[in-house]
Amino acid sequence: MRRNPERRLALIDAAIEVLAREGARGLTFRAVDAEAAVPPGTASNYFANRDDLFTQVGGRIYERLLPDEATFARSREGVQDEARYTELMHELLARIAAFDTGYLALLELRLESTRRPELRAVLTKRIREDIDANVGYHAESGLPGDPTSVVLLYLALNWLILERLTLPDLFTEEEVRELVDAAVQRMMNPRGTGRG
Amino acid sequence: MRRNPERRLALIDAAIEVLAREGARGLTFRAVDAEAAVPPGTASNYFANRDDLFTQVGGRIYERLLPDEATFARSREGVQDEARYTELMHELLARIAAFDTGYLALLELRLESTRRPELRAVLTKRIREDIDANVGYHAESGLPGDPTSVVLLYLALNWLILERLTLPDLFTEEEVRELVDAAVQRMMNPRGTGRG
DNA sequence: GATGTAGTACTCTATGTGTAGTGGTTTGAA
DNA sequence: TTCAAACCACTACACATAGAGTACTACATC
Repeated sequence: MRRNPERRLALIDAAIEVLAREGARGLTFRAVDAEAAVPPGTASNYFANRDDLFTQVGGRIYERLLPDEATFARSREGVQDEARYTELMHELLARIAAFDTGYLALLELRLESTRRPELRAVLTKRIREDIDANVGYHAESGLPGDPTSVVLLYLALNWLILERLTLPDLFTEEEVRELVDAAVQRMMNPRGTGRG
Repeated sequence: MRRNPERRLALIDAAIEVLAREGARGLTFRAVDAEAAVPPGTASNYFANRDDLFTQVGGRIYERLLPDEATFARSREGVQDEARYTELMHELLARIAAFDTGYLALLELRLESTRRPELRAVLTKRIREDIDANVGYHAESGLPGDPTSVVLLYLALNWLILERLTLPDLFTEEEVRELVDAAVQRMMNPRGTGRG
């Protein structure tokens, strides 16, 4: 097992591209070698087996998907109102569109996790943290809406992104924009927050 | 190319199981043969190539996923109010949980459709029809909420189902139930339906 | 020159495709 | 009732491909 960390990271990032392009079953050592433009056999030397490769990719993918510190800090600035929140959600969609292979790879990982308990544990932990963080930031921001609002928004936007990536002709760009606006507005402003 | 329709259907349904279990890249003629318990080579004789197989599965999957006529008729009965609507959504989730391989197969097909234009066209058409039908039924029912409500609910519930199938430990059963309740309530009752 | 990694080369194995060929069954007409 | 054509299930095989794993050489660094 070789230990060069740059090379390992390059292999993992190559694996993300392979995942998005070829699907989970297409994520082989040889495909990673080819994608990373390293000699055949290299990935074999860096990961104990395919399960290990999947798990390491699962640990990495979220780092690439989340905004970097600068972007994140910028999103905390300015007036914290609904219009600003809506704007941030549009930015979120744009950011993901710019790294669509990452999002597709995450979807492949999710499906693969039905077969790999270790991978499932990694993903569950990461996504749980992400949701909790979003709920926390929202609470701090003083915006209207409760934790349920944030989770519902998370659900709706995720599927909207999935639609756009897998079936781009289903909704027009205009419809997507309107759906994002409506999602923020309606999730954040429940008529009555208690049970009806 | 052989034409026995029962056998073809059995092969397609076997393909759905294979898709859910092995993923899109694992959907090979041989795997279908094995799943359908027919001799190797049979699927080769029923489908021109893998692309054809994917397309035919894409045409079939929605028939298996949608409720049958009886269930559908029953859902139209009774009081058409928000409580009833919420109940229907819980039933929807239960129905999908009982045929989770079908839903997983559809997800695999969606991801595969990024590589197969024909399949993408089939899925886009089917899903477009499904959304339009839901919007239509909702309009007829006289329930509060507009087409956007229905689409937002569709988005949120789909991702919730995906979470439950791929990462079952992310939300507890109780949380899922509350999210369904909240989703129906908040989507259907926007504070102000107009902009701003 | 000791250590660790890059890169090469090779074997072994598994898997899948496509198709030719065989035998059985059904159908319909004489 | 018989026979032949058509169709289909099933078997078998030839061919191709791809991937895993590993041993080995070459190189760089300290």
